[in-house]
Amino acid sequence: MSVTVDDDLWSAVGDPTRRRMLDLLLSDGGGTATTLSEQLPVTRQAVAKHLGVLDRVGLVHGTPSGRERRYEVDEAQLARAVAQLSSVGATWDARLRRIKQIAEAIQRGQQS
Amino acid sequence: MSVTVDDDLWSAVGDPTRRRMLDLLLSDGGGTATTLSEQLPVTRQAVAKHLGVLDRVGLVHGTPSGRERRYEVDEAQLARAVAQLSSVGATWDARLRRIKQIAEAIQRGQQS
DNA sequence: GTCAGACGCAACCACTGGTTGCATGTCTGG
DNA sequence: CCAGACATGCAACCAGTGGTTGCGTCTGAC
Repeated sequence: MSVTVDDDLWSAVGDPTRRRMLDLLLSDGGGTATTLSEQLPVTRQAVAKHLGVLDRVGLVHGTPSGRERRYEVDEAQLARAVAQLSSVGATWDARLRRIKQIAEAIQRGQQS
Repeated sequence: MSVTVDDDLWSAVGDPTRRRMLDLLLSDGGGTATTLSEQLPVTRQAVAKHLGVLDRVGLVHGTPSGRERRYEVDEAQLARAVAQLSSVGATWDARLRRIKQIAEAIQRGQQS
């Protein structure tokens, strides 16, 4: 019952900058390294690296178009990541509830 | 509507090893750096470092007891982290749904 | 008192997010 | 057609961090 997640996906979406990039790509309907870097506090090269890892795990897909390279979010893959995210949350939530119940049971046992 | 999360908390719970540690601490009802390292593929020192960061963000609390230092999970703080986790998931989930609706609207508009 | 167990500290290594600098490739206006 | 502007890609470099080993110290038990 361990919390096993696709660590590549998790770490990809675990970086704050990459989360903001996904956010921007979603609200703008795609973009390039340059357009993204203009809306972020990091350089174009940093953004390009992030786009590389996001592309490798399949969260975005980049297609060359003339002198620029346009990236768009792969919604299906992002949905998978979000699902895993909430599954981790659910697992811990359940365990927390279980622990709480055990704790209460022990208290009841002690005071009897 | 940006996805702002307590980055310290997020990054604390974002590390796979730390997630497994929290998991072990919960199921065992606490433990020391040594007992945890016996159940993990890393050294005691690595575990100690992780316990340090988890302690700093308040997810665990360590109390010296004789020659050992016992750590326990702060359930309230973990609950907060879990809540943030699922809030991020919910945010993206909502945005994905919105995007999907917009896409469908565009398709309907195009074919009319 | 001694010895084993648990800890903390420091040095070191590998990886990664970030930067700067530079070279390459593609439009576009004259 | 050519020059300049714009976007990219590549390489070197820096800082932070997860991980290791090694060592010193403190506590408990025989």
